[in-house]
Amino acid sequence: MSSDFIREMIAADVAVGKNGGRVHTRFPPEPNGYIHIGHAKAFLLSYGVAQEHGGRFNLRFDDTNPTKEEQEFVDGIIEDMRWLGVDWEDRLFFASDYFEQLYEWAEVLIRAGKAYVCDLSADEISAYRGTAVERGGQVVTPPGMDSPYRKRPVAESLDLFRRMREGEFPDGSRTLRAKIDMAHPNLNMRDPVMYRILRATHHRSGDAWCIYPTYDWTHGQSDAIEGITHSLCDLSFENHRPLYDWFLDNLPVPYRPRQIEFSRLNITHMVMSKRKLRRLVEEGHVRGWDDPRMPTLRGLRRRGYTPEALRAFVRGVGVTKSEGMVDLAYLEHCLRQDQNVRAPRVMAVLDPVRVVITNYPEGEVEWLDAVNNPEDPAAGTRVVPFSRELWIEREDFMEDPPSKFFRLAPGREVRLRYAYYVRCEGVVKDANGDVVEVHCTYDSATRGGDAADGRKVKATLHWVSAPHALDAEARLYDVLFRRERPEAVDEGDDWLSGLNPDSLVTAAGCKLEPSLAAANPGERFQFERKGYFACDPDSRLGRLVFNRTATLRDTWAKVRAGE
RNA sequence: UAGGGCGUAGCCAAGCGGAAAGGCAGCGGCCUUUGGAGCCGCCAAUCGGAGGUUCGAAUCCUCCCGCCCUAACCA
Repeated sequence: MSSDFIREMIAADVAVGKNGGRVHTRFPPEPNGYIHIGHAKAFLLSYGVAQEHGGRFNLRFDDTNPTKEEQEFVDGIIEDMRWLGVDWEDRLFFASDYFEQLYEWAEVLIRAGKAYVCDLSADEISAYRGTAVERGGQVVTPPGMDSPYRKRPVAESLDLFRRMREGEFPDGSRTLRAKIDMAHPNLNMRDPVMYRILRATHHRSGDAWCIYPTYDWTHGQSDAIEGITHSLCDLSFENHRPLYDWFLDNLPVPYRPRQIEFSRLNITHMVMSKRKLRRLVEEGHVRGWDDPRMPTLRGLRRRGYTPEALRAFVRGVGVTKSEGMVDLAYLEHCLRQDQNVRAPRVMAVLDPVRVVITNYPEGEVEWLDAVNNPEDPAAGTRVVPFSRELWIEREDFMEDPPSKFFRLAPGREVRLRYAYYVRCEGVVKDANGDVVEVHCTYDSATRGGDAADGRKVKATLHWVSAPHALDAEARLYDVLFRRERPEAVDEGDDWLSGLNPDSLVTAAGCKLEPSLAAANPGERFQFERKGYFACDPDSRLGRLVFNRTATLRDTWAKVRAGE
């Protein structure tokens, strides 16, 4: 059982009986987009930790900004989390459920002289806060200056705050601010804004409010209301922890959750910020949030990633505070590890070239046994038809092969998987000199793939009987960004300039063995020697579409690349 | 600049004063009816650097260096 610093801290809390030994965690997404694999790291950690202690896990939407949030994303996030096996039972919450309570607590702070209504504009607040400025080539951070409204009498602030709620003032004209310390070295403590006036329809509360609490004012109290014992979040909130604690210290809340921060997940060749993902979608660089090239959970799902593979990946990368960049190869490794033992094998020719077995009787068909998964005998066998005309992979034949190539070539003998040894006797070319047919003879004594005389053959090829083949489209994906770190671009360069123009290659004329006729969207297969594929929802009867989730490891490709 | 954080192999990551786990990638080899899978072997005289404490330091102390975050009425 692998541990990490967060699990150690929580175990230590439990050991000393903190919170009565209770462990209660949560995941607080903002419903302003679909969640990605980085979010999965976060909620799988929180959910996993709760489970390990027989504790509870809440899903709470932090929906405090009505201008960005939508019900569509609430539904999508729920669906994605369930798909990954997370269960919050009946504890689905919304920060907007706490708006009234939050409002009351704001009045508590005002009455205690710890919050005040401020009439400064956004720019003025920023200036008063003491934003860093360059002075004589040096960046200097001046202390903040008190807002002129900071000494506003309690009664006046209270009156103004109530009228803010009543809608007496225009958007952005006033804010409610916590009265903490304008000289505090932590900028978050320089009288942060708690409420802003904002006339926008909220996806849940509708038009009931025209003032909305900020995230900072909402977050810690929401955790406290729910009795969260351990609030796990990413490093960017470390600076906010003193503020959350200050609010909690000054409010009659039932709990003081312990916040622990960890580093976010980064994966090579991927962008992981919602803002950037949104741009990819909105500008049409991908086909949508569920495009199989996206790191979103729905994208990975459509691509063919399994919950098991994703969970193994997240477990495998660990939890620390160091900000690293995980190699995409590790994600693919986890998928292969998972699918190798589970995915049914099937023969599919992605780039077909016709083979004619010249000494095989015309019109004859043999149904040959093929194992469904050599890693899993329980998966059983199926039959595949063999006939005089077949499809093989174009790259499996070379007229003039290099020394390391041991597939089909003139005069060479190879095995057709589960079928026969065949020897290439010649080719037919078109006017351009391209090979359109490979002519072979077969050895009838090698039925099933073994030679009675014990002679060996170096290569085994996959194939599909031409008259029985199903037509299909395969979508072959590559990294969306060429660079390992898409965000690391030169000054003035747009990160989008690093998009890989070949991230999607559509192979239209693929040929599949007939057993695939009944494939349903979402079903996964290993196309032997080619990779793991998942049936896409775009599939139609007689026109299947498959997404390549990942290729198989390919040592021949490596040999070829090295030359 | 201020405040906060991070630095162990190409990447992720154990390590918690008794002397560098593991995984990915890579490289050799074995095996193979997927050039897949599996199996075996190799891959850190040294832990960002320099001092110090100690019989003993990746682990403790000091200073230095590098990188990241915050400086929204976003979350």
